[in-house]
Amino acid sequence: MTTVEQQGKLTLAAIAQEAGVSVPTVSKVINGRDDVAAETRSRVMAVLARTGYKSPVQQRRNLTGRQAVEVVYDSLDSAYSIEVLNGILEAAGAADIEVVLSVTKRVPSRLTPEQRARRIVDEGRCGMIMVTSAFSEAQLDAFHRRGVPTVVIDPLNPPSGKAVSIGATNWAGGKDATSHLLDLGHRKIAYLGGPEGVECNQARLHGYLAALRAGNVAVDDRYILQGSFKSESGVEGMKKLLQLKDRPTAVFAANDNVALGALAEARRQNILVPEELSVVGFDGTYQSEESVPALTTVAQPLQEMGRAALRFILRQMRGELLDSRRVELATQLVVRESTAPPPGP
Amino acid sequence: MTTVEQQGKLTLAAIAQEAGVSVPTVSKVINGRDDVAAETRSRVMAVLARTGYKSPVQQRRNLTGRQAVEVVYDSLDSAYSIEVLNGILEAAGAADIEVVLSVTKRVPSRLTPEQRARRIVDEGRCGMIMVTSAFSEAQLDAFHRRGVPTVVIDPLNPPSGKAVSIGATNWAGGKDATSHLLDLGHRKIAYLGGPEGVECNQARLHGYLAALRAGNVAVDDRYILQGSFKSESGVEGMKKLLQLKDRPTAVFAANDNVALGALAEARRQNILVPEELSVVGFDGTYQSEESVPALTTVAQPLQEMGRAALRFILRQMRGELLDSRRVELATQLVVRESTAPPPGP
DNA sequence: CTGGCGGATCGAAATGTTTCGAAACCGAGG
DNA sequence: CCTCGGTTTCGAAACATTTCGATCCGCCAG
Repeated sequence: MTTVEQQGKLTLAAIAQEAGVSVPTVSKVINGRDDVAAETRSRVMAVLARTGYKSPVQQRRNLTGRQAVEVVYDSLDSAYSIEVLNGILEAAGAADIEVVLSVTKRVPSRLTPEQRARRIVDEGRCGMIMVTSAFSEAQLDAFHRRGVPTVVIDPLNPPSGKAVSIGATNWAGGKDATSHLLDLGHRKIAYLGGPEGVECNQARLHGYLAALRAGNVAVDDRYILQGSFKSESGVEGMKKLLQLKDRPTAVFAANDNVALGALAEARRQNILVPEELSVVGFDGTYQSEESVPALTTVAQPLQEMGRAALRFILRQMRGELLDSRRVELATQLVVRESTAPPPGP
Repeated sequence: MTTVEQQGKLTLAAIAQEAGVSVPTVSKVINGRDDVAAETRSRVMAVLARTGYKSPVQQRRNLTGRQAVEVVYDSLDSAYSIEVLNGILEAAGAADIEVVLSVTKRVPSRLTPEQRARRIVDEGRCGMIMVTSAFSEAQLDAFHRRGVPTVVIDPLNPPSGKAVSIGATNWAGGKDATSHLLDLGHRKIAYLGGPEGVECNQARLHGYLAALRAGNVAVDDRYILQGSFKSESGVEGMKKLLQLKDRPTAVFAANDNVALGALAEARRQNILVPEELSVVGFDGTYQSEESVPALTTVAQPLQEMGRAALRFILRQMRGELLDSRRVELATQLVVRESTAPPPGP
């Protein structure tokens, strides 16, 4: 009976004979044409499944892995974004997976989450990476339901169980940065925060608070400002801090952009960094290295986060179980020129 | 003689007969296989070009729904890159076209240009944008032959006739920057250049030279340095310039990164900008705005260049004729805080 | 009942693509 | 000069895909 298995060659013709149809019909079934009766289609599919036939295209797909991940950014406007993106691109290149990039802020998508998920599946994407985006439960649900592995990097809202979430040890990083300043002798340390609701910003703030508590330094609410992750926010924040009667001697900024803004404003007001004021940033982008003075900062393994995101997608594709739905990569304090002991009284 | 034109059908067989080869050979030429002799290949290509043969894949490409452009960067590591990318993304979003991004430097592609072109056609890409990349004639040839519209932005090597090339008025921009410094009274103006062989760098240099000539200022070879487009290059260049007995009073840097490097080094050596030294950059990235002092720079319409690239792809897809193979968008001198008249003697 | 219409289904034939082996060619020894 | 192994080039044949027309079937009007 099983004529197909007997002869070695596995061709459309063999399948066709087995299923009792013509070669073109088998081809149509494989290529998903709709001019095949349901009954015929299922008969052919049964034979295909039994024999394990792979069309040349499918065979090549396994070789070249012409798959793609969808990468969605909220906006693409900082060194942070690029570094993460470079990590993703590197890992994707190594795995021979294509990267389809889109940004939601500039071009608000007209699609509902469902439509979007639908489309992503249709286009044959094997996964989805969302970077610093706000996303709804509905969106994650849609991907989850359709079996599209999803990873979020530094999500704006708290991570949900539906997707794997990747971040850095923001709390520990905030604590390290603040401890560093305390160790130098600072007691009046300000926090120049990012957007209030954002998860990673809160973690950094709480790391800062924890360090102060551990160092027995009272928290001064006037020293804690919220803003955005942009450099203007650092400029604005710095202006406010410098108007205080009791100026802080050190500033821990929520990220490098804000820190650079703070640095710029200090400079404008002829305040010497680090002699009169210490500044610590967060992110460890290349900008922190190139500034004058070079910025002491809490480096996140940004590229590694991108690479990790892609690796998680691959693992989920292979059906491996994940150890955890939330991964935090270690930050590291990099001491450069922008921090020093506080000025004498 | 021209048997092909006589009969209406335009098939591989007809082409093959016309060119005096077999059908498979024609197929191989179209698909860029390498087992075809150069002489044979060109003969077949001549017939293909003359008859205007379009493979079924090419014919179908215009019809299929969701389209994508392939965007290739040499590397993605500067504000310049992001701004151009944002322009592309914006235009792509508006036209409902996907962006497939890849960088060549980090992950050297294992594919030959032909394979790459092949894949791009297979995946249904409707076009290709190369940004600040070095590319070979072979690559452009491969895309050209397969009818994939190709646009290069700020190519490293001189543009070829095979692709549309987009850039800025680098020469005019270099001239404007230098004239601005001359107008302020500077006579000792240095050029802190980028990589020597790169087209746009040369154009800026020649704009600089032209302005000096027009201002009757002798060119001093010690004031002209070459390097890279990175900020370290600005640091290094600045060190050299400041060691000269006869220091320049102004520096025109090949791009903002270099200018920021120069600014940083000046700062380290306690040289006041702009009081003692004027600095002009090129690009007009957001970094130039945020630096202290804010950088006078020649702004390129970076986002517009990205948008224009995508528009060109769309036009070529629609089969419209292009006015020109080379487009230069206007630059604009943005005067900020880093330039001032030279110090008195 | 008959004929005509239309959509669904399928395969013959046309067309394009890939594999594989034959022929031609090449260069280094003998 | 020939020989021998390797490479390049090409097309026959095998294979896959697409087009297009044939066939079948149900439906409806006459």
